[in-house]
Amino acid sequence: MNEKEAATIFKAFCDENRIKILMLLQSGEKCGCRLLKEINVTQPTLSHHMKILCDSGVVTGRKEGKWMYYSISPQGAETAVESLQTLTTVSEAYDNKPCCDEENRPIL
Amino acid sequence: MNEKEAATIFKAFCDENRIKILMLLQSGEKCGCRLLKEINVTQPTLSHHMKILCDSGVVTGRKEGKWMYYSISPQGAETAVESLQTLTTVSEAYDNKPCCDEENRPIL
DNA sequence: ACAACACATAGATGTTTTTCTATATGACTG
DNA sequence: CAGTCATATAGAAAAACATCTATGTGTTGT
Repeated sequence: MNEKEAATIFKAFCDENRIKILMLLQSGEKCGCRLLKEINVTQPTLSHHMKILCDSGVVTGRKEGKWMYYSISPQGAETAVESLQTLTTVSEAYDNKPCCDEENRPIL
Repeated sequence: MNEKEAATIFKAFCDENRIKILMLLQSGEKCGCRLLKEINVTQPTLSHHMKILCDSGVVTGRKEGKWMYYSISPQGAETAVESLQTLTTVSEAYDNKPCCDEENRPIL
C-alpha cells in the first residue's frame, strides 16, 4: 500500500461528523434518513460523507427500495486497523543514525 | 473518547506527506533535517506536519542540542490502533430496525 | 562575538474540503 | 399518473488546511 491509498482509507476517520456516523453504525445497519436525524447536516452533506466512508471501504451501502442502508464492513474495518498497525510499527532493524558526526559535519 | 479527540488522533494519517513521514520513522528515530531531505516540502511545512503528528500522540519529539529527534511513540500508536478498533467494531446487540414500518410509515 | 545551522512562529496565499441551495433521479402511494 | 419521499448530483460559498516566504530563537563552531 502506498501513501495515497493509505490516506484514502484514513480520510474516513479525520472528520468529526464521519466519526459520529461510524459511532451510530456501531449499533447496526442504518438507513440514510435515520442517520440524517442524528447528525446536524443537510441531506446532501450526509450523502457526501457516506461516499467518503464507502470509498474508504470501512462502510458498505445496500439499496432497498428507495432507501440506502449503510453498515460498517467488518472486512474493511479490519483492513484499516491492520494498515494502521503496519504504519505505526517500528522495524526491528532500528536505524538510529544521528544527523551529523562527532565534528558536527552532516552525515548523509 | 469523544469524536473531537478521535479526529485529532486520526488527523495524523489523512495527509500523504504525514504518512510518508511515518514510513520514514518506522526505521527509527530521525531528526528534522534528515526528514526534510526525504520529503518535498520546505522546513516550516515539515515543522507544521510534525506538530500535527505530535499532537496526535503517535509521534514524540526530543530535543538534543539544536536538533529535534522524532520517533513513533509505541504507546501513542497503540492508543490509535485501539481507538480505530473500538470505533469500527459493531456491537453484539445489533440494532437493525428499518426506517419505516410495513405500511411504509416512518418509525422513530 | 559572530556566523552558520536547526528549528519554530507569523502571516499570506493557494488548494482542498465541508457545507449549503437547487435540482435531478428513482421508488413507492393514493 | 401525479404527488411524495429518499437519495444523488451539480455548482457555489465558506471554512479548513497545506504550503510558502520572511523572520525569530536558541545552539554550535570559529
